[in-house]
Amino acid sequence: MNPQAIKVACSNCNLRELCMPMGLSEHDLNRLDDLVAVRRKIKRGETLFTNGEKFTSLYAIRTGFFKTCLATEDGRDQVTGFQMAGEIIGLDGIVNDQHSCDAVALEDAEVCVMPFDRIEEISREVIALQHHVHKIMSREIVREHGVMLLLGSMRAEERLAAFLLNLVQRLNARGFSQTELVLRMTREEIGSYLGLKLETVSRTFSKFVEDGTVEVKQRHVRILDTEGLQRLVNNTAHCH
Amino acid sequence: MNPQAIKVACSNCNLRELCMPMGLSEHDLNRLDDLVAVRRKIKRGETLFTNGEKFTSLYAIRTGFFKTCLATEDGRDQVTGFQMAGEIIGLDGIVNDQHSCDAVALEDAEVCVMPFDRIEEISREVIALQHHVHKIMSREIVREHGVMLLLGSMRAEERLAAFLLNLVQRLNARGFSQTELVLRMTREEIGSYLGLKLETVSRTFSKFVEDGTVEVKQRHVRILDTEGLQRLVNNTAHCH
DNA sequence: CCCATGCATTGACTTAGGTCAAACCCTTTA
DNA sequence: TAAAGGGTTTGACCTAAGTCAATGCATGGG
Repeated sequence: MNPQAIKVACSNCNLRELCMPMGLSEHDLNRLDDLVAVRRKIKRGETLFTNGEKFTSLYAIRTGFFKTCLATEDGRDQVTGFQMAGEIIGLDGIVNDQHSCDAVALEDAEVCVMPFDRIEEISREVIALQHHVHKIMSREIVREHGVMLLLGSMRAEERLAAFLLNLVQRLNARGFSQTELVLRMTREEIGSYLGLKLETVSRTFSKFVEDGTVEVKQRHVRILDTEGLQRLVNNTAHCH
Repeated sequence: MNPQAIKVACSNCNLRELCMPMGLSEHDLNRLDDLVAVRRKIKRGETLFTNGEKFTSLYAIRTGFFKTCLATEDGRDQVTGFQMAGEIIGLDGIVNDQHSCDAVALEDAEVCVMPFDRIEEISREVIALQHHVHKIMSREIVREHGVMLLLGSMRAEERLAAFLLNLVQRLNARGFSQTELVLRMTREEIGSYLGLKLETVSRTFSKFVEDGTVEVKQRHVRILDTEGLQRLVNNTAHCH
């Protein structure tokens, strides 16, 4: 609840190629600079939005790391995703004009606030933006299909392997190492995302360490055998 | 691969309130009639589109019942959803200009083919359509969140209860009974969707019958205790 | 009409992952 | 520096769901 009144521009943002459409004319680029109303800082542990809150904007993550999660009255709690710089959150809010999950910062973060009515307005004029919005939403749908596959048909090791590979792949696209990463979330949060208990996540990490597939020191993970993880996911030797 | 060259109009379609935006002016309604290029019939067991196929259109289901599923090389197969009249399929194809799952008709079906470039074109002019497309995509994202919750944190009985309640609720919105339904899919397909084996689905149905919660005769299901199913899902007495 | 075929049910047994509990480790605060 | 408090690991045990196999039940083609 603490928007900073810093006027900002996408046109010279170093994350542009991650969250904005590519190959725009000068004129269209200038139009896009009206997309972001303000930036907003969120401290670790605080929420960007919560279930039931009125939907007004989508958010482009500039820095930091979020989880989105669904909490039901009866105490179930499902992490539906982890989001990092350059990714867009808030899409869940469009359908009912209110958010249907919580977005929690797992480390201090900053987001660009993009009022959705402005997005709609500009995307009527800038076709590339219209395409882009559609693609972002479709991408999220396809991502969730993948999670359904994971939750519906993979075993614990396969799930964790897929999770790690997905994380490093996304980090790599942001210029980080292919093989080393620092987990921003707890074992319990990983477990919630993967449909496993935290003890199972921990044991599975230990198993990977025994197998020499990864090194784990608390939240620091180094992948020693990417191929091996990949084989696990692709499950060449499927125990059907 | 057999488009029928029947010119059709949304403006007088009896499913309009399910798949189209509401409260349009005469003029906008006429614009919408350009959305649907043709209709297409799909026989039971045939596919509307398949993984890898070029994406061109979204499809509004007029009659029939579909499943969408993800099949991987290594033989995993995950049903990602079941779709009925008035629902839109094909959203997965937008992001990469090709479909990333298969849509299979579970009974003879007919769909309205809506070329996506035309959808984008018209939604630049008709704001209500633009909203509507965004809401449909957001709704799909939220639905998938729900499936993630189900797959990630529910037990077999809870999953099947949630599944049945969701089906009757959607059928009810289409004028069918609140309590009686005919399943269009096999136990195996239900299991795939719910992350369970077909035997578990069968056993869970049997358990519901024993408890007097439902009557089951093959694919005919009558719900005797909606409240009871609801309690299962809401899990008031959670065995945490 | 009957047989083939695909789907569904049920039983007996196995197992992956959950549960509960203890111990450990790292960071923060007093 | 010590104590407290998250978060993590590990062990022992349990259970929900998976596996394998037999049987039953409808539907549709010859």
